[in-house]
Amino acid sequence: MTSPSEEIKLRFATAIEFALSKAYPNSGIDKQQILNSISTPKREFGDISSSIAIRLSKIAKRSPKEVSAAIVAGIPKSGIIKDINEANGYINASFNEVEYSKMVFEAVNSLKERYGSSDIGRGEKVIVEYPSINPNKPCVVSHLRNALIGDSISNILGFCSYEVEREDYIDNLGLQMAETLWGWKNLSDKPDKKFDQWLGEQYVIVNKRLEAGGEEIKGQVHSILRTIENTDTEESKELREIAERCIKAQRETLFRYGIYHDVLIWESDIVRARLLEKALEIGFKKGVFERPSEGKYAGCVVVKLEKIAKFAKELEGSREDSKVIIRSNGAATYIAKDFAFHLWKFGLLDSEFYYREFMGQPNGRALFTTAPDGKPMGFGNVKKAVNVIAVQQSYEQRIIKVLFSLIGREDIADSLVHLSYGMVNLEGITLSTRKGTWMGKDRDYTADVLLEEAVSKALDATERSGKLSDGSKAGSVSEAIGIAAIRFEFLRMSPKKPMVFSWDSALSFEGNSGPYCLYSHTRAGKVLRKGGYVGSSVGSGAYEKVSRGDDFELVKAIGSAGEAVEEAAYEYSPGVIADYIIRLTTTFNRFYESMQVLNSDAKEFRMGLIHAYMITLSNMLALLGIRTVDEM
RNA sequence: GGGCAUGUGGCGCAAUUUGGAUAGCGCAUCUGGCUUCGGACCAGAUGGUUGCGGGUUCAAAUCCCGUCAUGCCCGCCA
Repeated sequence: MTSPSEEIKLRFATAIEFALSKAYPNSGIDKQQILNSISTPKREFGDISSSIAIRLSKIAKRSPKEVSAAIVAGIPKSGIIKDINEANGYINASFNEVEYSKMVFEAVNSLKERYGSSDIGRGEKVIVEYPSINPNKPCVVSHLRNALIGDSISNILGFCSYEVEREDYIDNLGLQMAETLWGWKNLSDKPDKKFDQWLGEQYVIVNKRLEAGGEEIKGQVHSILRTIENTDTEESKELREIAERCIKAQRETLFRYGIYHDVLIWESDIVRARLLEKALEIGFKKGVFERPSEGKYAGCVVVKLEKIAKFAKELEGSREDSKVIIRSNGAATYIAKDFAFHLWKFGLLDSEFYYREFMGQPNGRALFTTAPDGKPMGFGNVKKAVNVIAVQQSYEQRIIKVLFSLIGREDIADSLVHLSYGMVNLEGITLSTRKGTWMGKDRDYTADVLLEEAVSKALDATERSGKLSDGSKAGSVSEAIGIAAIRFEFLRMSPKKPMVFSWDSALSFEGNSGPYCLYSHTRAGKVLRKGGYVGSSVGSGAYEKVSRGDDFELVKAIGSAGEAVEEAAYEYSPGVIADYIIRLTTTFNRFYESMQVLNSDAKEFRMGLIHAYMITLSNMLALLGIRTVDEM
């Protein structure tokens, strides 16, 4: 069903279309153009507005004022839209506040925790990949940005009727892991803290050794690299154990933030499942890949960039003329593996992974993992894939898309979304897990430390306010507030924006912040409790008590939740939800200040309004992964 | 050499996809507001040639051309 704001927008557009077709039969303006012309005007102009007459004025060779007046005159007076008038060429109208309030309340009360949801996904299966942290380090703030975006966009797509599969890609091969294994074998330190933290510190030590001219070490690392590429060696088994231990430590952190997955896919299992051979077969059959017998790329498998350039102008002007898929020594490049993996995601390979349960999750759902000794399950085979990957990898992600176009699957290329997010840096320096800049002077830039800081600040604030009826709840309440602060801060801005991490803004509890939203929710709840609010139905007479003040502004804000959700899904941007939440919350706070509820003859209506507000707010916060609290 | 992203009051962001009325919000600064449902709040004020220069248009932060700055990418690394 359509949301209240979309419903009324549609009715407004239909009314205009009707009047327009009579006054200007040959205008050539269609319904979509009318819908695009509709916006929410400043309060004094009404509740809804269209600028279509201004656009039409040129075609009609009349002034905008004349055109809009003619359209207004032709709109039949009826129902939920009233007071239609002309101003400066705009067509402005007001809602019948009683009727619209009824429409909004009924939508909220019938849908409850589904209020604001949408059916645009039509049950299609989508796989979302995030955050793919290498299994040799802790989750630092840049990984956290990835993880939160991925988690939130999964929530949003799920709320839009997509069937979402949350997948995490584990890169347990490659140079980084070889270096980690070298450290494990050669450094004398033993794990004495959270394992991912410890392993990350070891990795930094190894890199310092290498940088200090460790030619001998470099040789040893490369020989390790060769042995782990073969997935059946002792080394690769040992490394997998280390990696699993690290992943489990990382999960502790992610779970605390409320970030969950359905399946882990290990790079070593991609190799084992021989996806690559089948991907190459497809590539050669479609004439996409070539194997030059001479020249610079002799012995490699390549794709000519001139082919790619046909689909992606931005890849022109490269310094090379080919992209290597398989190296001359037979080893696959990252692009090869990723292409093969994506063929699997879209169900184009008949190869199957084997899975087993990896661990339980606090949300009650098991986390599965690919594993050599597992059994087949139904992961993958999706209609759409969203990859939350840093902007630095745009070039490679673009090539993967183009490879799909080259094998004649433009449809898949269109369904493969690189949700790129900007770098997270520290003031003045880049955040590097290799160089160890994530280890700060007085505190590390890890997700663990950040959460500790946020929770302890929340605990201070909670104790100062002294509002908790039961002091033993301080811990869980502070946890929720801390998570809200961090999640809101990381999600409120567009993913593309580069972000400079600062403790001050990450721990902001005022203004545009998570705690501000939670605070608003607790105040609302308190009013209902004091007022003895029980049911969710509002007597039809009570709607007559709605005024033209901040109460109706709140009704309108609640009514447009669904629009925000669809826009967020369409743009892959949780920030749209954060923006909406701020608008909703601010509107409520104004209502709360300006209108009494319990000592008012409009008590029934206003309590119903607050109830609808709380449902809407908590639904929207849930999309950002923020849960509400009763007191704080 | 080529490509991509970003550029909006002192600071952090929104609005750019689909051009519309006075460019919104927060922080900071200044002024008010709790004997009344929770002050992590609200009201008001100060602060903007939307990087710069052209163009299109009745109308440009938004579209087009040029240009500057910052960051990232263009590897038989991942």
